[in-house]
Amino acid sequence: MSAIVNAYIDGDDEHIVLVQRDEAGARITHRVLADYAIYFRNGEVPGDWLRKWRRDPSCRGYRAEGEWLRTRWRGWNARRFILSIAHEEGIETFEGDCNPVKRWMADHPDVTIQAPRRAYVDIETDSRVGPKQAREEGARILTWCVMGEDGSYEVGVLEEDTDAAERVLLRAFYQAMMPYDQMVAWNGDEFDFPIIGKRTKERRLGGGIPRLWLKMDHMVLYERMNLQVAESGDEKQSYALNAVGHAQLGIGKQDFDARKTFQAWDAGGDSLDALVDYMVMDTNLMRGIEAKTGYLKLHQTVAEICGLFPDSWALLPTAQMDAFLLRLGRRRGVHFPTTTRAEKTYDENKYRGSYNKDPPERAGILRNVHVVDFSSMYPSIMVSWNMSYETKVPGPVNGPVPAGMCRTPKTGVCFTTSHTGIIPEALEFFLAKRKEMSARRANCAPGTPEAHDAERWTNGYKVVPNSFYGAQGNAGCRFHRREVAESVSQTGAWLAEKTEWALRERYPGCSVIYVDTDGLWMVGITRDDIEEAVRWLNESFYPKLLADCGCKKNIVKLAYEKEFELLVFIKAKNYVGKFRHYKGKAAVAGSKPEIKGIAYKRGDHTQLTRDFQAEIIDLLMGGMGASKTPGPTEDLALYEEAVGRWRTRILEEPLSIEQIQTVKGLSKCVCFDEKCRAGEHYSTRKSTKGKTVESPPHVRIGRVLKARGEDIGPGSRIAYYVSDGARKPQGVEPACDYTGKCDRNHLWGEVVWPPTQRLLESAFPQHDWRPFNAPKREKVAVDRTEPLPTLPKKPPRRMPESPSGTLFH
DNA sequence: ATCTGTGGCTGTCTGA
DNA sequence: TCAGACAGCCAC
Repeated sequence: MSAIVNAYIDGDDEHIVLVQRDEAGARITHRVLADYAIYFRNGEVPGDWLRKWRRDPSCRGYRAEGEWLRTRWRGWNARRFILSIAHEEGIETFEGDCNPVKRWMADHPDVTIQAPRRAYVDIETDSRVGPKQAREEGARILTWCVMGEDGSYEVGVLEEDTDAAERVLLRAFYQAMMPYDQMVAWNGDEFDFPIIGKRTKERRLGGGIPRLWLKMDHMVLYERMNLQVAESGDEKQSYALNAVGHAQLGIGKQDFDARKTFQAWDAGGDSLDALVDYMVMDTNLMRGIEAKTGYLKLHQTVAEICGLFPDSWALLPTAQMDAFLLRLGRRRGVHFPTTTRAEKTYDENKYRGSYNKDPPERAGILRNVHVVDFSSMYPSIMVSWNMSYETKVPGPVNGPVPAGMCRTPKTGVCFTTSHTGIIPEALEFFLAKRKEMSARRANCAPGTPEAHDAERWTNGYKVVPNSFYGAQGNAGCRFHRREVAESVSQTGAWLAEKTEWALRERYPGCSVIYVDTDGLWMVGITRDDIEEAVRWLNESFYPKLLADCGCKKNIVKLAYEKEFELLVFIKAKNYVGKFRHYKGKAAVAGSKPEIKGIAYKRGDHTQLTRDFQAEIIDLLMGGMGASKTPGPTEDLALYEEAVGRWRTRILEEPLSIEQIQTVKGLSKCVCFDEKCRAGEHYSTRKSTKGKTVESPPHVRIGRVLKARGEDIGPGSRIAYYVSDGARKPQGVEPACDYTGKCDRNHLWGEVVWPPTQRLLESAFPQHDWRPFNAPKREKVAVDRTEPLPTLPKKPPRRMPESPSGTLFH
């Protein structure tokens, strides 16, 4: 057995099924005994327990494996009982939580994961059943589509509205799925998979969707992957398939009304054809999105690296880390603690994190700003300080670092240097593999299959280690140690501070104006000096710094990343900049500016806010394609014209709902039912006067929609608009109720203008932008004696003088 | 099969 | 007018 495509626990819980594709593509399955194992340290189990286990029918046996004792149990319950008595006696157990599939994969670390034959799947269900009911109780499946990666597809249509016909339909569906191993569906985890599963059970075709197929939610994958690369907030407003199809492929909305699926099916003929066409188009959209993004391919690579099967579960960082390290541990002959339920909530467990230095306030347009950053900061720290849950050793917090250990400066936590920890070892493995694959790619002719393959592995080996720090900071992770996680982030903060001071000392004119975690932003220094500084830091400064901590290794590395020709800071994590060069490549005329944090990037602002801000950014930096007179320009008349035009537009001209709606996600259940088991609910706290505090607007609207029978719950996105901003609480309405009237005064004065006002006040602090504020509500803009609003009390921080004199314009 | 982290900004709602 | 609780989203 060298490669498998899937494995699952068989119905009897006593076996697991290994699924394989042979060279001809035929599916082969093997049944092997399911192993419910617990490891102990040899010698830690009392002799009378071992004698008892020999006669215990729930014990399948035990054997010594080096310094470990491996015990095997007859099923979940038998194992759970042994874990609990061991826990009571204070005897450490290892890997006692692993299900038999995870156990088998860990026991066979050389078995690789085959690429599954992928089918994109979509179903249409009876629209007379509301979406909520459909998800919870099921709804009649009317049609299905199964599409292969080559675009060939099969379609099934319900013959008549009876259970017997649905049974036939489902049988045909599974028949169509037989050539495939993986079922990919958009929002499948919440819709298609549970519904297909329920109907399968009700029609007595099985207990649910057979485990033979890997279930993969394409939408969840897309959301995770696209979060970091989305250019503007437009892409984040909706993850509905047609919205993503539009964003990625420019495909327009289809004219089929998805709320009328039953009528279309019932009418038959052309109506039914339209329904089927619509479904096939949707299925094909997923194929198009994958062709454009390659996210499924990357996920497949990550799964292969970790030893996981590519389903929705394999997206979780803890699952990836756990699977990879269990296999690495098996190769090294080590085993890891049994994972138990985390007891405390996350908030109670928060530890100190990254370092942020505030940027200068209202400093105008900055010029020639250079940025250096640490390459893979947290992984490099974990390797250099040998940080792992099991390498932590007792040692002095202050004073000289004893031999055989290294110490983190801010937390005083010591780690042994006598042997490499399992996490640093894994990280070094990824680094080496990435380097190897990157070199292979460079040696392949571009565009060849070999080059693409090397590219795929390069990306996979880059992605996997990135989540290790976060995963081990999670209380539910097998490798979690709070002090270790904090030591990683605090050592990062320390390195950034040390770098800041070193630069200041070595280059008196240089000023570090902003720091966020692993990036340092500076002015008053030339490109040549920075490159020299980076060399000096890497070759001399960090080696000494780390040696003083007792580190035996040092892979901490700073890199010169980019220079901004122009830069405007609004606040920490909020800025707009025009590149001069980025990673060695010079910017060209019309290069897109870098935009971070501000309204333009956010999915929870109105489209008007984003479009307006895009036009102003185009004046400031160019490259947005949003203004007739793209900048960079400092001609204030151009800005005033644009602001005035937008102000008039919003106060007076017709506005569509798409332009004015705010979209926010719900993170909790909106109901008031105390018996509801849906997890967390929104707080119903009382004010100090004993009055019930109103919920936020999107929660109130969520309740309205739920009362109308819509499927509203955690994860739902709520679109609403403000109809009366003066009322308390605000008058808000569901976006679907819009009839063309909204509170324009509020829209301009509270929603659209402020984010861009802050941008303009940051770029042109001397200019007074208040005349563009919304008209006063009571008396409209005639009362000249009205006192002007007071300016912020805090004096703006002064920018340090730059020797070149290019800092201020 | 509960399960990446912390830091930071902006908005609403409330009462002082 | 402002601070503090709560909430969502974004930068690392």
